[in-house]
Amino acid sequence: MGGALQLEFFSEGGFQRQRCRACGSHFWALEKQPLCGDAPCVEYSFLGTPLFDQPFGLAEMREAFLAFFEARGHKRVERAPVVARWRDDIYLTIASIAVFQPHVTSGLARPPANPLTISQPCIRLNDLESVGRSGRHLTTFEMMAHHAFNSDDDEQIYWQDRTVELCHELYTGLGVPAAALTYKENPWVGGGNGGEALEVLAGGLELATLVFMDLVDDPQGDIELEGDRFRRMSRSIVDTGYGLERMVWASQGTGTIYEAVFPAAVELLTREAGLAGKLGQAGALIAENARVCGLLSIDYGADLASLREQVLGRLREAGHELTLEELRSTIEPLEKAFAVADHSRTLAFMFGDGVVPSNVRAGYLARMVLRRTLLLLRDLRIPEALPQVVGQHLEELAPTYPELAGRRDHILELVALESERFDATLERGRRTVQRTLGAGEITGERLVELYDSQGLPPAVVAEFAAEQGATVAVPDGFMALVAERHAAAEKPTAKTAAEQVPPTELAFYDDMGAREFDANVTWVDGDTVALDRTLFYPEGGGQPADAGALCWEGGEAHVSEVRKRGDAVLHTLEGDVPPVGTAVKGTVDGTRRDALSQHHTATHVIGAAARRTLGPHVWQAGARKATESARLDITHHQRLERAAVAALEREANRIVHDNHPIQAKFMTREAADALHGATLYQGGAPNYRDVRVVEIPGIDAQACAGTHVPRTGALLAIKVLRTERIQDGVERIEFSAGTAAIAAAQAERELLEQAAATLGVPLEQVVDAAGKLMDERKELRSRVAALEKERAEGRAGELAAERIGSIDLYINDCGDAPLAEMQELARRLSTSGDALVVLATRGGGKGHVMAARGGKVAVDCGALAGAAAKAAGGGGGGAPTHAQGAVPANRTAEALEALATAARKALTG
RNA sequence: GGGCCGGUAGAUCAGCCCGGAAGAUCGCCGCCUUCGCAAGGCGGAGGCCGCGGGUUCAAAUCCCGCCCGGUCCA
Repeated sequence: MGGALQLEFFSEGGFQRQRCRACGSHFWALEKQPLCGDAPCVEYSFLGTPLFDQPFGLAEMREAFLAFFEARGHKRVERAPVVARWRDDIYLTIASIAVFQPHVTSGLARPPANPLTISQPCIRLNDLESVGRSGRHLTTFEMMAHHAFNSDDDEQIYWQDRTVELCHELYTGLGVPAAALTYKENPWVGGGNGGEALEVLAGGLELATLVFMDLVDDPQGDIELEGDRFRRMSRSIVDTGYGLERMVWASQGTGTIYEAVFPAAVELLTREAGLAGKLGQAGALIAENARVCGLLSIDYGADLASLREQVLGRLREAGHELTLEELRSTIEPLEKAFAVADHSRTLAFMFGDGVVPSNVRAGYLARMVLRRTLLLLRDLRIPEALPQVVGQHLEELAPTYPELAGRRDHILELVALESERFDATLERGRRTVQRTLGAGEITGERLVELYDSQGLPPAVVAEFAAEQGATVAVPDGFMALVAERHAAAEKPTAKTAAEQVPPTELAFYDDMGAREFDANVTWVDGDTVALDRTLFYPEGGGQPADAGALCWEGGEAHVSEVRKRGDAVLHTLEGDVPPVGTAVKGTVDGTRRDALSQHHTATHVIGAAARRTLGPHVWQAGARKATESARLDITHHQRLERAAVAALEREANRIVHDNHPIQAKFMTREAADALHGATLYQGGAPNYRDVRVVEIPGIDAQACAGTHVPRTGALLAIKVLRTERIQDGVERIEFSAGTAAIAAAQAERELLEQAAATLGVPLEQVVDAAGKLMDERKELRSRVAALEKERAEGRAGELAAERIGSIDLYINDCGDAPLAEMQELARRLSTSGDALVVLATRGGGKGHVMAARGGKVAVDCGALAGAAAKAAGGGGGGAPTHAQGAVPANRTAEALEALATAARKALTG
């Protein structure tokens, strides 16, 4: 970073710019001091001696913050969900500014208010390993913020001076001595943006970060920051982040953040796990551990042993005499309880905000957190405690976030369902481990495989192995071995530079009923033309393009493909191609368009019906429309049973029957958001200044670019064709609307009638008849088998053997007896140890030969049968004790003859 | 989205690598033993080997596609 951050606030307030002796960073403080005030240069001083003049709880602190900024001209803004559905680059909301990215920060949309203040629940899973151990890490935290969005050519709200002034006033107002605050210069880079930034430090803890985002990534830029080049934007954004939980912690000075932030959950867990006494006694250890962790930036997965040693050393200096084992046995259960307290709050937020557990995307993250939590609870020997802890969090969150408490049943249902699934996985794993041990030992490689393909962590495998009295060695760098299996090349995505084409007026939005229009050709390339205006809907939003015709003086063409490029619509033609400037008349294929519009509207109706019948956790996970049917993928945690489908179908058809109007209008993003909220963006957020909102009032509202029918009644009917589970937590619903729905119903009727006709029964009896048929088939099969056995038995009794030496040679042509019968015969005759049997039959249009022998006969039947079959124009082979071959039917006798001859020869020779 | 594992009797699984006559254990039914039960002994029923193609004289087994379940990674 170039020069110092020069602020009037600092110079006039008596702050001095200083350089930290330990880390070399520049910082501002009222008093001369050698160190910057950040870890690891200084260590926590607030444990036991709080920074603020009174202890705060979460709700109080949040309210104090928001009220402070409200009183200073900021508008309080509602939080966004913890799942960042409006972003395609992240799954979870990781910062307050993420709520306004990319549309507000890029300037495409205006912020809901300016300046604004918010307390945004955020989830970060990158430091999962540290949670519970470091004393300060959380997976869910609230980032409180005041944001101001300045624009060179628009509004100037406030910038650096006012930001720092507000921050300083906030903290000193809360009782932090002004001299205890330091502001450390630490330029910030991330997500394609950057800017100067200040870390706000007190007591060794980073309480807030003030980012002045006014730079954007540009390889040609004139500003260098952290090794990358940037240029100044026309917008400058005040992006602040105040850690609510950290402030609460600092105000209480407890040994860890967990005890300050969710004391009830910690209390519940330590009590249930029988650790309550331990927490009391271990206070000094816990605080010391947190202090050391504050100084260290370590990988809690890999460097745990060295961390423990350091804590032990510090404790001994402080006069605590204890062994490493004593430290571990005291501290580890508490760390696990803290982690559970944290993770269960994350689950409450995720499930409450509509995440459905899955093997993909955000759903996978939820499942991963839940499974870690269950494993921790197993270690604490309270495996059933999760619903209770989650319930406890929901109760505490209820006053601030009633929407979470309102979904309590749904959240606890997901917790129960996922716990059951994990139990089943563990049970499967236990058996697999048993089996694997039965076959040998469990190698490192096998351990990786068990984790990768069955989800069994090494510690669990070791536990199961111990139950069997076996030990398992977990190889070093286990996760690295897993990662190795997944190492694969990334597919590069090629971007082609778009050619400039004059924009096209999208006339289909003005009148969705219109099918004919006049236009002028503005651009031609080969068989592709652009028009100044068009009624042809280009492919997009899961809706296929229109088809139709263009005609003009002296030519006509069929429009086979329509797509959008930039602001232009390109029509691909079959037939003549008009030159630029030609006045053309376009006709859209009305039947096709009607069917597509029907299916698009029906998709909205099905989605609304699904949310109504299944719950608000239902989100669109994908959609595709066609002329005969459409499909909608929704997030849902269970397979859709027939009853659920029937209810959904009924609800959808009720919406059709009620003949609601469908309104489509363009509005600004902020207006649309204010009116309809986050559910608007079922198909992901569009990157446009204005969004087109398609609304069925009282039923559904979505940002959607597609074509629709004017009223739901125009759908005639909606019929669900099938449902399919395309991923864990994602159900695909296929359905037809309009005449296609009627055709689909008729096609199903046709199938049923054909089945009835084939079975020779009336429709109502099809099920019974088919069941009876299967039963009968089963019975007949066993009767045939019994009969064949019986006949083989009879034949075996009749057959005379030819005695050669000590061996009985049986030769028999079984005529056209079935293969199974011949097999049975061979089996019977060869049970006596000294028999050799050669047989033939012509069952099923083919000749078969067979050779079998008892245990005392030294003849290779496989070779015998193979040679004989081959000699008669077929082939065959088998085991030394029994073998068979096939030959043309008319050469069966010949084959048997050859087989008999060979058998005699083998016995005498 | 990508990878890996699995689908065989009511349940749990073996057999698949290397093609050649579908198995074990538990459960179920009957009989023996017992005052009765448990246990034990003897016998029995129970299988579209996930589905569809292919290769082969022959496929649970090899190849391809699909369906279903599990799981890891992004």
